[in-house]
Amino acid sequence: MELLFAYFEVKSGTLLTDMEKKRIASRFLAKRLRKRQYLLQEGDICKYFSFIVQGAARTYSVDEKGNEHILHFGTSGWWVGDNESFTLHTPTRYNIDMLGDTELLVITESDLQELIDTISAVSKTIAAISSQRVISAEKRIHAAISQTPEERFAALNAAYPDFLQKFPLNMIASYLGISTKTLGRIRNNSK
Amino acid sequence: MELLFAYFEVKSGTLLTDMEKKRIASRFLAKRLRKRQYLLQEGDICKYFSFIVQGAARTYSVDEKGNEHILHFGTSGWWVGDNESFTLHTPTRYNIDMLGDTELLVITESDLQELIDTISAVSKTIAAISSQRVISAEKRIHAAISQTPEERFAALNAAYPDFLQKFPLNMIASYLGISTKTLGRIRNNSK
DNA sequence: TCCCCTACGGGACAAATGTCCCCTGCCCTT
DNA sequence: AAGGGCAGGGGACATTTGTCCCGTAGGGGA
Repeated sequence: MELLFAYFEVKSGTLLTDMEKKRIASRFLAKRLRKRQYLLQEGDICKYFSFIVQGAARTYSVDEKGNEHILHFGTSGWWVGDNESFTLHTPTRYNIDMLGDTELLVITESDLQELIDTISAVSKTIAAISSQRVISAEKRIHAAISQTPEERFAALNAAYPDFLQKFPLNMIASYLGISTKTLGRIRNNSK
Repeated sequence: MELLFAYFEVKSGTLLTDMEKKRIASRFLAKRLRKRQYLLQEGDICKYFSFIVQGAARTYSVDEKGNEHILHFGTSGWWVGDNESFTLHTPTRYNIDMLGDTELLVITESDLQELIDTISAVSKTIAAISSQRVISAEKRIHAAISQTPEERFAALNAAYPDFLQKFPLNMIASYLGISTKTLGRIRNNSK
């Protein structure tokens, strides 16, 4: 829980009072999931957004051929959940599962909304995250339409060098939207 | 200006008072640009976000080889601008130019922030847009990493059937991240 | 301890996509 | 009215990417 407090304080640029911390703590629920357990499955409504305290998760879809496509990775200090399902209450197309034993802090939409409405550090944080999300999503769209797989891989390494250590190559390939074969060729060329 | 008022009212689900309309009107600046004129050029800081009253625009980058990559189209009732440059005050990588004679309503970040802080319809609208933006950006990322060009084209047609009439095929191809050749082949197959 | 599953890489081939020509017709400008 | 530029499409070919085999090594679970 301390990590979450620190997160709100850093992102908002303000300090939380003890009272606010108590209120935040009362709205989040600690959850532990083991490797390969699911936080969300295709068809579910995403009722919770989750802050990763420790561990790692992936958000992915499965197509008709059974291929998995990873939309997001999440590690300590990141949020996971399907925005669309969470805000519109529609069934999700995605699955979220854990890549290792993971500790989460989960919250419902109404509880989150209440914290946003009453704690300025929370509302500032959410606004900041939301803006960041748009910016990074647009960067990724731009990368997808304008860069070669090789350039996208290089950019990923530059932005998140730890991903290569943390996640297996087949997942990296899936995240980049390429086959493991192409990723393998890229890695051969660059060494 | 009426279109903008209606836009805020619909998106926020609330009505604007005459006073609020006046305040909004005083912060936006009407701007007319003719076909091929630029609203933003690579290297500029994006000082204004613009609401398109009438006309059409595109946001695109130019790579080392001189190829253009269209990140966004905008038509009547849409916003154009580079989020990253606008919020972080960094030089933009994008160009925005008009695809026909266009009427815009432009606003600076500080003026927009003031309207957000003082008019609840505006703040609700911006929050709603922001959420929508994230959702649609994630859909587009998902499409890019999980679908074939053919599927992406079909999805684009389903979502924005008017794009095909409104924009030339080379721009559609650029938006989809494929060559005009591939787009041509797709269109031949589907008829 | 053993076994199985998974990650990872290689080779051969197929399929998809891009590039570079060409040509045509149309619109806009002069 | 004429000319220039651009959208669009076709053919031939190169390149990239994916698919389907295969094998190996290592780690986790029974």
